Amino acid sequence: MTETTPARRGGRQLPTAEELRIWRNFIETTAALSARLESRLQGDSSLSTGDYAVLLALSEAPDQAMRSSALAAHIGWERSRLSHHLRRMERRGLIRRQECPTVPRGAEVLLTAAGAEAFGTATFPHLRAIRELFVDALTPEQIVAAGEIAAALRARLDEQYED
Amino acid sequence: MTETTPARRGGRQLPTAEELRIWRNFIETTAALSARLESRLQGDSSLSTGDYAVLLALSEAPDQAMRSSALAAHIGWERSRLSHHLRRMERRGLIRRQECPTVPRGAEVLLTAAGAEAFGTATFPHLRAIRELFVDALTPEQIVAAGEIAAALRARLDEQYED
DNA sequence: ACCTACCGGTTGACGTGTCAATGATGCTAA
DNA sequence: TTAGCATCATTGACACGTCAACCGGTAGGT
Repeated sequence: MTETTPARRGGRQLPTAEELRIWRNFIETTAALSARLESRLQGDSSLSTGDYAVLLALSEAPDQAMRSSALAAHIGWERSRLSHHLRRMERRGLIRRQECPTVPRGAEVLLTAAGAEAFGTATFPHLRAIRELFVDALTPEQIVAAGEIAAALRARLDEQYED
Repeated sequence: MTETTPARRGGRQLPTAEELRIWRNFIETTAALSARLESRLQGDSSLSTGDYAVLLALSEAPDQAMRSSALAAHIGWERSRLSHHLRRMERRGLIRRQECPTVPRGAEVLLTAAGAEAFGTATFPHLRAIRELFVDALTPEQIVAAGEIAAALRARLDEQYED
C-alpha cells in the first residue's frame, strides 16, 4: 500500500495524503455515477430516480396503491420529503392521492395509468444503464469487493447512530 | 460469487438480482456516507461541503484569491452553480467579490477573515470524520480496492463522454 | 368530560443544483 | 467599421431535500 505513515493505524487521527486522495476519488466518482444515472433516466423517460423509486414501490404493491407512511417507510424517505415529491408527481399525473377508507387520517397513494406506463418505459433502459455504468465497468471480483465495502461503510454509519 | 446466471458476462443485457442488490447497497450507502459527512461538517462548523470546497481552494490560492472561472474549474463546478453559491457565501461574509484588475470582465473572489477562520475551525473535525467514517471503517486492502473501483467507474464514465 | 400527548400528513422557509437566457465585453472576419 | 461570435459571469425558473411548524384527529390518564 506504500502509506506515508507505516502500520500503526489506531494512532493517527487524520487520514494520510494517499487515503485522502482515494477518499476524494471514491466519493466524487460515486456522486458522478449517481448523477449520470439520473440524467440517463431523465433522458430515457423524463423520470427522476425519486420518481422511479416511488413508481417501483407502487407497481409492486397490491392494487398499485399504498398508504403514504407505508410508502415512505418502504423506500426509506422522510414523510415530508415524500409529501413534497408526491405533490409534484400528482401534478404531472403520475399518481393520485385520496382519503384512505380504512385509516382515519391516512392518505392512499394510487398509481395512475400514466404512471404505470412511464414506469414501464423507464425500467429496461434504467437497468441497462446500471449494467453499463456499474456492473460492466467492474470485474466480478470488484463487484464482490464493492458489496463488502458498502456493507462495511454501512455498518460504521449505523454504529454511530445519527451522529 | 454464486451468480444467478453463470459466466457469459457479455451476453446479458440486464443485471442479475444479486448484482442489483449490490448496486443498491453500494449507491445508497455512498449517498448516506456523503450525507453523514455533510451533517457532521454542518454541526462542527456551520459549513456545507460546498462551502468547504470553495474555502479550501481559496485558502491554497496565492493571496487567498482566485478568478471565478478558475475557481469553478479547480473544484469542477459549473460557473452558474458557483455563482449561486458565492452569492450565498458572500451574504454570510465568508467571501467577497470584486472586479478583477487584470481581466476585463473577470470577477475576483477573495477569502475574508471570517471565511479563513471558519475554514480553519472546520478542517480538523472534517478530516477526522473522513477518517472515522471511511478510512477506519475499511481494511487497508479494502481502501486499495475502493480506489481501484473508483478508478474503474470513473474510466467508464469518462469513456461514455457526457452520455 | 377534559387536557394532553402522539400520530399521519402537509406546508413554508430556505439551501442547493441544473438549465436556459441574458448582459457585457472583447476578437475576428467581411 | 461593423456584424457576428466566443467568453465571463449573473440571473430566473424550477426540481429536489431538510428542518421546523402546523393541523386535525385519536387515545390515555386524571
